[in-house]
Amino acid sequence: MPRTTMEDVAREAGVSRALVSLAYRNAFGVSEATRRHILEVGERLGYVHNRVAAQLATRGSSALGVFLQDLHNDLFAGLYDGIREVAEEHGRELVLAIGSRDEDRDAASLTTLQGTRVAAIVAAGLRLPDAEALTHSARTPLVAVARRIPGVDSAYSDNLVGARLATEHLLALGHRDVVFFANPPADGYRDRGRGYEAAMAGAGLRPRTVVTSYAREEVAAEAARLFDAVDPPTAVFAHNDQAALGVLDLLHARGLTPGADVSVVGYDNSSISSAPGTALTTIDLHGRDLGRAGARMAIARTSDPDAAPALEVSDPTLVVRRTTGPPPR
Amino acid sequence: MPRTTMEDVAREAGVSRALVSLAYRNAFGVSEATRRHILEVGERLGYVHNRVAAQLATRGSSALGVFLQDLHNDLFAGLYDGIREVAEEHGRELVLAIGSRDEDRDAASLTTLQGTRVAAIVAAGLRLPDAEALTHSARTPLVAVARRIPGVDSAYSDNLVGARLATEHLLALGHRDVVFFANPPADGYRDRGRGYEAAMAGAGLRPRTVVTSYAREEVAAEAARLFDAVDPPTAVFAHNDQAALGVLDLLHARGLTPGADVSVVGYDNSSISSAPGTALTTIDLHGRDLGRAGARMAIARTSDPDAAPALEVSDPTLVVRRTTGPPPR
DNA sequence: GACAGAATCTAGAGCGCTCTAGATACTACT
DNA sequence: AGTAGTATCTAGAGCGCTCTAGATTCTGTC
Repeated sequence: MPRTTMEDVAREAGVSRALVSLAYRNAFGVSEATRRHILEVGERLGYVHNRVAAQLATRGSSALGVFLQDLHNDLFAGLYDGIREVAEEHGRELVLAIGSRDEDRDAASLTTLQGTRVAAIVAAGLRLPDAEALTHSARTPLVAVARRIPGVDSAYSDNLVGARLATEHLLALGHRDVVFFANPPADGYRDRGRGYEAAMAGAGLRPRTVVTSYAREEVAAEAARLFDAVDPPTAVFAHNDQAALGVLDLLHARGLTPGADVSVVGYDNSSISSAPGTALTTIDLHGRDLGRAGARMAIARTSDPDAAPALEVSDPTLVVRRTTGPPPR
Repeated sequence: MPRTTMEDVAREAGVSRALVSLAYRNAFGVSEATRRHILEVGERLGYVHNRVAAQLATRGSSALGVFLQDLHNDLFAGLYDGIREVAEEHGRELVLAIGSRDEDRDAASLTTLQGTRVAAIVAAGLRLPDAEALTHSARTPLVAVARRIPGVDSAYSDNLVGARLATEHLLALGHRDVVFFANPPADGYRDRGRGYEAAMAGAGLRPRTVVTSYAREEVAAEAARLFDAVDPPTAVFAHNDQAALGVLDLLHARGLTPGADVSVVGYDNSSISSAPGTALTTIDLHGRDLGRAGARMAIARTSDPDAAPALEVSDPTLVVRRTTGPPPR
């Protein structure tokens, strides 16, 4: 079917195409009466303003691209909230790309966003190697959120501080044997392990690390191995909430009470950690604020492409719920 | 900065613009050697294929628009998984729009998607009135997912069946006084209440409905009022998991044990309902399958715009966890 | 070596808009 | 009435691509 174009509206309304264009962008220089008339004719003809053509004519848009790694993790929902708020305050549209299971496709997602000629990209949870991210940022300004990429604008929460906070909370409760459940090794997410090790070393204790997968079931299996061994720990610090849930699953299965028999701390303060009956002690990295910072940096970057890479670091906070308590005697 | 265009690549590679175009779309009719050469020159010049211009030239894309109501509700993450799977199988790209708090903006989101000239829109959790949705579907094919809109392609789960399943589960356990926590009245989401009422009537029992808000805290407050009254029920069926969590929050605060003192059933089987310690009995509407069905219908619609509106109804299933049990004596 | 047919490549129009530069209509003055 | 100044409107070029139709080169065959 032949789509209604601006030309059609112009002809029907008895004005020039340029004027219709102005009317639809409610720009100055169109009398109120004419604007109303034009919009009404447009409505009648079922005209929808074609942003593809508009973008081509303006050589790229002012929109921001947003990359979110995983919709199942509601940390990203929080980050998105922040990004959207700032975008709205500045009248910027958003174009989204979602990461897939396959991390290698993150690069393709970025290229797609660049292909839509967004002004800048805010990427939350990008799994690309630093160097590759840097290459991409040369084409379209890139802001890394919730991760630090050297040479690229980054808004992140200090994982060193968070991990320390979590570990020291457990130590203060009297735990001596705290095991860290680490994520699979990947760029940019090592600081949680380092913070844990620093805190343990500071207390003169020997760190113990278990490397786990991302899947909750597999984490539970790891935990089973750990708690069936001769020297089960009294506390576990997990690199994120999802992993902590895996540990809790195992404790439940074993009939152990979190916070009494074994203490568990997660990381992210995702909504699931506040579930009644779960009440996971965790680290909140204030996703919404992080998102806001990232969007602000992206917008700043569009007006000053050559400024030095900016950095915004924030401190996470400890959220104490019911999965932590003194060790049993 | 002047962007690198296809023209630039063509000149540098010593070929025509048209050939570069063919190479970038890896179409037939380009020799392997030339294609490689062109792509390599493009890479060197930092060229990114401009899909905006490409789309204009092809008069609209084959991409599917996707509307998701709320990123914080991981039901939508499941729907999206299904949509994406099918889109990938058919080589379709996706353009996303996310609903905002303000439901009135759903219409604007649809218009934006239409403006990008997607081939069709898959809308999950649209809050628009039926009539308005119908108007939109006249401009760009629309598929409603997880909701039924008369006259519009719809892929949905039968809420009547689900609500019946939930209620009958409670009745089978021996409950006589089951209260329904309804969502705020809105188009298209009434069947859960109807299913509940039907099941109660079938057992010769009087239905009791409490209308609640969407916020978990407010639901908890409603629940407080209910359980502080003279005749607290022995079971609650909530219109969705979020509301069920509100009820569980209140039970926790009152020191009541879900599944023993009071039974609770939710709806959606969102990930939070499986949290250890929460273990909410709920209704699973198989979001991924629903998403798949929606995407399939959208693609079918693009090849046959004038077929009668299609309908795909699936039956939800009951997931029994630990918040339901026989009533206390 | 000539020729048909396939493989590979190119010129140029056109997608639907925005933008620049300028035309025209309308005021309010002198 | 004449004119400057403002408000409103228009013509036409151009954004960077794809597509159609046709040109050119490369095969293999007799």
